[in-house]
Order: sequence, then C-alpha cells, then structure tokens
Amino acid sequence: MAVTIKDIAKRAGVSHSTVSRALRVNHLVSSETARRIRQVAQEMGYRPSAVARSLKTKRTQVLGVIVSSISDPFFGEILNGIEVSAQAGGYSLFIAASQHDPVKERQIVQTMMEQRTDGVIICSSSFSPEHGRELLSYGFPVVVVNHQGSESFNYSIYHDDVDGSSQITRHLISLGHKRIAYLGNSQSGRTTQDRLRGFLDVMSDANLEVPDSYIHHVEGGDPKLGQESVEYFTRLSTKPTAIVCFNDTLAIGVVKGCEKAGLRIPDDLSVTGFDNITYSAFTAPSLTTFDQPKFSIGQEAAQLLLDLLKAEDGIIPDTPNVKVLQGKLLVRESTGIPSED
Amino acid sequence: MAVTIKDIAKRAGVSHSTVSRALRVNHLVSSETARRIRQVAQEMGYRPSAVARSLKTKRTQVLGVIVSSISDPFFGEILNGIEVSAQAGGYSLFIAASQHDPVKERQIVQTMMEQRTDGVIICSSSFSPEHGRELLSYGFPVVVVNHQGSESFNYSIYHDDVDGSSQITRHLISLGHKRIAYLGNSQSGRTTQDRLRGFLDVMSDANLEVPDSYIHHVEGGDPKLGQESVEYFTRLSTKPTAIVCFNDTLAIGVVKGCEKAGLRIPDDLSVTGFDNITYSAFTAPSLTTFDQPKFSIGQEAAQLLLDLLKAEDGIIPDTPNVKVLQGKLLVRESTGIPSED
DNA sequence: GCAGTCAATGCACACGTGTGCATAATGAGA
DNA sequence: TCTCATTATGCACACGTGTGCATTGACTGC
Repeated sequence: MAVTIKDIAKRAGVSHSTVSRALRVNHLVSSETARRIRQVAQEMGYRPSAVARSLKTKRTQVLGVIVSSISDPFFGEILNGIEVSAQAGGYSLFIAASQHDPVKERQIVQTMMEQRTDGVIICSSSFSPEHGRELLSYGFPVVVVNHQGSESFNYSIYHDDVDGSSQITRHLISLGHKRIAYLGNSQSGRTTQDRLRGFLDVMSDANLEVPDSYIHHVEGGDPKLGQESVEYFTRLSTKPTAIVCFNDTLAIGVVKGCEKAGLRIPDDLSVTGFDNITYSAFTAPSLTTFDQPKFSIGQEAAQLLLDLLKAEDGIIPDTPNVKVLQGKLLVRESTGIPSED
Repeated sequence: MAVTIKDIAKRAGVSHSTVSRALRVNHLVSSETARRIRQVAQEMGYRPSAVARSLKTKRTQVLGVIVSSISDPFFGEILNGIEVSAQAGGYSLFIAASQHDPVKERQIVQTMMEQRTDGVIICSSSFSPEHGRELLSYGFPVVVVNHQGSESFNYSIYHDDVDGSSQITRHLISLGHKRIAYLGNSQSGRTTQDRLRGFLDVMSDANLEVPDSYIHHVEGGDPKLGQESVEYFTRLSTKPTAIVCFNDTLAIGVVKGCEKAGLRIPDDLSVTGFDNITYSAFTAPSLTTFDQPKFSIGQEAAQLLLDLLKAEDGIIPDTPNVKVLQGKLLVRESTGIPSED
C-alpha cells in the first residue's frame, strides 16, 4: 500500500492539507514544519499519486503520441526528439502504434480520450480524418507531423516533402537522366502523394515524360518490398535509368535487388532514398537521399504542443500554425551520370 | 468540459450509481434502463475517465516500458511485440528511453512510480540495479528482458546470449578461423559481457588464444563506431581473420569500414552480427548473424507481466521464473573460409 | 392474503490530492 | 490593553468513478 499525504500528516502531527501545501507551494506553510514534513515524506518513501493529482487538477502531464510503426527508424528518431522535449517540460509519453490499421486507430483514439491525455501528436503517415476530427472535437490540442491532413488541424510541423522530392529529381535531371521512375508506398497516404507530386512537377517542368508504368506502388515500407520491385522495373520494355524511392527503407531494398540482378549502381541505375535514416549511409553504394531533420521535427512538434498547453485559450499569438523545417539534399554514391544506350 | 456519469444520470433521470453499473456490469440493472442509459451516454459522447477509475480501482491499465533507445531497431521490434500483447490485454503503454543516462533513469523510475503503472518491463541493456530495487521495493511487478540482472528480479525473458555467441563462434571455427576478434559495446552492460563470454568459452574449448588486443569495446552501438573500429583492427600487428560483433548495427558499420579500407568480406575478413535486425540482410555482403525472436520476446514479456497481474499474490504457480527463447544461427554471406597467409 | 425472496435502484462513502474559507496564533501599532 | 493585519493551519468540499448497504416494489409459494 502506497504512502499517502494522510499517512505523512498523521506521522508529522498536522493535517493533510498542510502536507499537501508543504510539498508543493512552500510559502503558505512555516519553513520549520515544511522542513519536518519533507523529511517525514522522504523517510516514508512518499510518491505523490499522479492519478489523484490529475483528477483534481484536470491535467495529466501526459502527451499521447500516435505513430504508424514503432520499429520504423524514421519514426524512431522523431520519437527521440519528442521524448527529449517532453521530458524537459515535465511530460511523459503515451505511445501507441496504429500499424496502418483503422481498427487499432480507433482503439488508440479512444484510449487517449479515456486517459485524458493533455494533448496528442499524430506522427502516423496514414491517419483517418474521421479519427482526427474525433480528437479535435473532444477538445484535444493536436499537433500533426508529416503534414498529414494539415487542413483540418490547427497546428502542424511540416517537412517539405514536395520540395525535397523536387530537389532530388532536379539532381537526377542535372546528371542527365531522362527516364526516371518513382517507387511509392501506398500505405503512406499523403506523404507518398506529396513526394510523387514533387517528382512529377519537376519532370513536367523539364518536359520529361513519365509513363504510367514508371510509377509503381508497393504496400508497405519493408526493404524486402523494395528489393522485389526491382524485378518489376527490369521487366519494363524501356527501362528507367533512375528510380526515385519514396523513402530510404525501400531504397535500401532496391539497392540489394540490383545487386542480386547484377545491376551496377550508379552505372546501370541511379537510386535515391528519402529521410536519411542511419542505415542509408551503410548500403553499398551509400544512398543519395534527402536529409530530414527528424530529431528536430520531433522536438519542435513536442515544443509546439507544450506551448499550446501553456496558452490556456488554445491560441499562441506569435506562432505560425504551420512550421516548416527544411531538409537538405545529400548526394552520396548511389546516383551518377546515366550510361549511354 | 467532459461529460461525466452524473451528467448522464441527470439526463436519464437516474442516480449516478445506476449509470456506473449500467455501463459496466449490466446484470445489476434492468435491461430497459441499461439500454436507455447506454443510448444517452452515446448521444452525449461520454468517455469514462480512466483517471477517476484508476483512483478508485487502484489499477491504471497501463504498463511502463523502459528502453535504452527508441530508435534502436532491435528495441523497436521488441516494442512492437510488447504493444501487441498489451493492447490485446487491454493495457496501454508508457514508454520512456533511458539513453544510458543514470539521471534520466532516475526520472523515469520516479515517473513510473508516480503514475502508478500496473507493472514495468525493463528492456534497457544497461539498467542500474539500484533503480531496479527501487521499483521492486515499491511493489511493482517487474519483467526484465535482456537478462539484465535477472538475479535480483523475479521474472525475466531471457534470450540466450551466451549460447548464441557460442554458436556463432563455433561456426567461424568450423570454417577454419583461428584468429578471431570481438567488438563490443561498452554501454550494453550485461549483454555485451554474455556475448563476450560465449565467444571466449568456445575459443578456450578449441584451444585458440585470444590476445587482449583482440577484444575491443566502443562506447555505443552506432554503425559509425563499428566503421571506425576497422581502423583499430587493421593496425594490429597480427590481424584477425574474423570479427565477432556485439550486434548487427556495429557489424553493419564494420562492413562499410572494410569496403572503405579495401578489405573484401568474407575473403579477407569474416564478420558476424547479432540480433538479425531487418537491415542485416541488406548490407553487401549480407550479414551472418544470430536471429533473435525479437517480436516474440516482446510478446512473451508483456504476456508474462499480464499473467503476473492476474495472479493477485504476485506468484504464478506453473510458470518458470525465467523463460528462455531460443534464437538461431543465420549463415549468410559475410562469413567464409579464411584465406591462407 | 401474507410472509419471504429477489431484482432494481438510490444513498453515502471511499480513492488521494488540491484549495477556498474559516479559525487560531502571533505581532504591531495606537 | 485592545484592535487590526498577518501568518499558519485545519475543515470541508471537490474531482469522477465504483460499491456496500439499505430501501423499495413486485412476484412466488403457501
């Protein structure tokens, strides 16, 4: 049985109110008794009950985080950033993975509401607008990462996927590539669409054609799927000289697939990733990718949410609703001048 | 302001007790009123307050999970397993990363205690025994993954590091290797020690010597550190023909380091990983490693904790305190017959 | 028709903490 | 010495939910 302030009160010969005050706001209690109470609390191994406190104060000091998958290194690093900011602000994290499953999503949203989380960060690349609205209508401050449905949410941290994808595409074009394909992840909703758009816009601006067969989507982000997709691309009648991959994990698979198929990178095929996860530097050859400031994205998202919580009316005067964090192109070894043919 | 059972009671013309019962145990209230109450609750968008419920029932339905690093893919997959089991059992997760930092560790332990988590899973490869005792003495059911200090904890999920490391070493010896080095991560406490021991035992049994200089530790698990360590090994006067790495992330770095140094794997040097994280199959060459059932480890850990919570006296009669999950050797391309010299 | 049984519901208190208000104690000023 | 301001402390209620006990009403068996 855990020690309560009443136990301390009895032992110290005061009322529980005095104990409560002594342990929180010391200016309302004499310094002598405060000292004694603190000592008794220490001796008895007292730990305040966050549960009881939350009930009274209507603040749980907990942030809910919804993520597609915990084991995805991209989200892992964002989570790191979120954790650091949250911990610094005295908040703990409730983390749940939706696994792209609407049923789980529903469960998670429900849990967050029941647990009376102070706010929610949505990091899931696919998240149903319906559930988002549910969170909002329940009065949760919500910060969205990944630009997912930023129209309906007030605050979001936005890494410019369109721009990043454009930069990558321009890089390939500047190397001389004309036949460039796109490998997407159909489960990543808005994000894959944005990256596709950045790619298509630049191609169109450069008057380069992208046949339908050059846009290929797989269902998930596992490297294995990237590896398998190489077969698809090599079977095309006119083969692309470069593949823009939705993200690094797919690209890592593509690199392996090429190795198996005897395709040399970048001589026979250029490959690009996206996100700059740790492992993108350790393929052979290392991946040209777009470096997203993942840790900062997480930090900023949590910080924004904390600011939002401080501003009791839910509006921060001098902060833009959408914060854009710039990434930057990282040219490594997987891209090069296309071979003549 | 959230809807409470009192609001529902007023609207439905009954007492709040009846509402409470109707929404939980329906056999104590007439089916007609129960139906009506449920409907009113639905209309008003009622969400029970887990906070208030926890205060009364002294159960939070929350498990605390302490992990070294969220972004480490090894822990990521374990977390996945934990999440699935926990969610199936109706529990939510409080996740915190210790980052091998004793100060953070202390904060986390404190938070878990204050939040009145129903139980704790420790997945951190380094976790101070002092903080562990603190959790136990506060009355937390604790399940330990990673065999970290299993002496002091009652229940643990144990992946046999000594055995795994032995198998890997025997594999190398069977290929003809005699000069084998070990690359450890000094931050991983017990785990790196166990894997080192498995290695040394087998070497000793085979009458193979391991000079001190063949045992090298780096501070962390980042692939970069593995890559840099190649320089160390190549500077040795008599070079090893194989390196047993503490885990895959270090091995991935070693593979890259060898590529940069012009060392061919496995012709010039054999390299082994440990854990079989996703990316271990995508290096060039792919890594020979020891496959840990990470997902199952997480699942079993959470399940064990749930069982522990059901058994109110904290003892499960027919369950062994330590559950061993067997992994298995995975021979891929990074190991081969040593070249003559 | 009456005692006894049982289902349905309300009352009141509890969980641990925080806080407005009242009260007691102390000191200062006239 | 009396009044008033100030400080220290206790009392009592609140937060939202769960539950033992009492009460009420209806129904069963004789």
